[in-house]
Amino acid sequence: MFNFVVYLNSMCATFDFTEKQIQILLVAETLFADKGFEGTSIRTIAKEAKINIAMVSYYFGSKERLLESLIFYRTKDLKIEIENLLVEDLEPIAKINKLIALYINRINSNKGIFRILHFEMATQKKELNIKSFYDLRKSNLKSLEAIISEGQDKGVFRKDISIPLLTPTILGTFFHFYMNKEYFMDILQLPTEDSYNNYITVDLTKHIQQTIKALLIYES
Amino acid sequence: MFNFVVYLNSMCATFDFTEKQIQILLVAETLFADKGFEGTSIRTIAKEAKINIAMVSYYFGSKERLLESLIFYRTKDLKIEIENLLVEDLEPIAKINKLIALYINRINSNKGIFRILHFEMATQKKELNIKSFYDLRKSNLKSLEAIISEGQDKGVFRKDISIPLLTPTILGTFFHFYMNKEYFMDILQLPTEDSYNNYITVDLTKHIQQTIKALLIYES
DNA sequence: TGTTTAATTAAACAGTTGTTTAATTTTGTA
DNA sequence: TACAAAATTAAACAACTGTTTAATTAAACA
Repeated sequence: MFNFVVYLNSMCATFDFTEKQIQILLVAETLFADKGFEGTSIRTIAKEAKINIAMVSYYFGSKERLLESLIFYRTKDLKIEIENLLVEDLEPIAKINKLIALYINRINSNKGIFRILHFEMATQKKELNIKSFYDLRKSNLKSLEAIISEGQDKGVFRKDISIPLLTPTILGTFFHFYMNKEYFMDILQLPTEDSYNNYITVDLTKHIQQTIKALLIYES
Repeated sequence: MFNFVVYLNSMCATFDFTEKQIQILLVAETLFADKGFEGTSIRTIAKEAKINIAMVSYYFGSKERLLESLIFYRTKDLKIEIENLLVEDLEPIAKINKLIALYINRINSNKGIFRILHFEMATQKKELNIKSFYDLRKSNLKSLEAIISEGQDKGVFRKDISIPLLTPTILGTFFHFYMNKEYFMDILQLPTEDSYNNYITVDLTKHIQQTIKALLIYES
């Protein structure tokens, strides 16, 4: 049994998960997103996934490593998606807009894992092996830098832009909106789930695009 | 004992907390901020505050109500601070800038509670009696609306601004930066705690002010 | 087919959790 | 000083936590 766990851990960077493992990951994802990592027990996961409680330890080694696996599983193909955008033949501002839309759409259709990341990153869990996620962020930052440089070379964007601060503005705005769902549904009078989601993909996306555009080309 | 708990709950909106209660609240604040609500046990709080574990239930009734009390204790005087800003004799853009600086400074010097709010609001805890906080936000939004309207009347600001989306941009940017401390200390090469805090009060504040300004006056 | 490996199970483990209890000490008041 | 109220304590409560165990069933392979 112990050997199997080691195998899983060393190989998960290259190999995929089995159907059974994915089933557990998906259940864990929604529960972690709803109740938080600490707030979700292995027994609840097991009951929801209709498996024995021992199976979680058996497949992933521990609860912490289950979370690691989940993060890896959900973020492994985001890097490629961003990099594909770079080579497209678009104006810099159009590229930025597409990047923003891609981010929001991506996060919005994977609400669970990003909520978890947002949460559990903040609580000190230094043992967490989320290097893959850390690398992903650096890579995404590099992609963003490339687009901005292109725009600066073409004379469209300002020269004095703090690129690392663009991500907090893009993602932060989205997350704050998303984390305070109830409040904004009330304030903006969005009675249904659908109207709320629609507001995100249309109005909020537009707002963020407009914000970044203003920041990139407006001369003070 | 039970009567005392009832008294506390019904009066906490008007009366202050005792020294002993505040001592417990302060300990709980740092622990909740560090390890999260679920991740912090009453025993840990008691040990840190050098009191008996029974005292938490004795003073606050339950762990949940301890959190409620903490949120109330920390947010009760923020409303006044914002409203004072409104009556100051400043240009609209200067008022906005001051509001942003006030927000960031306020949150930054009360890191704990805002981190907790950010966290625990998102996890479904509908039982939580945080109406006072909810009202605070609505009141703050009204203050922001007043400043924007003034600027619009003076012809300085655009007319087509989604005011409710300004808060996500201001607070979201800050929080995203603040919640990913380690990452940004690495990326921006801020080796010490001091340099990181200095970056927040100077550069990040300026970035957010610049963002909002661009959004308010830039014509696309 | 028999044998080895993997998957699954119920039960137990050793802690921890929030809360309550009854007894005791401290404090305030008459 | 005597008495009542409040504060504090250690201990117990029952429920829950993540993880491990040994036994059993299912699958893979020769």
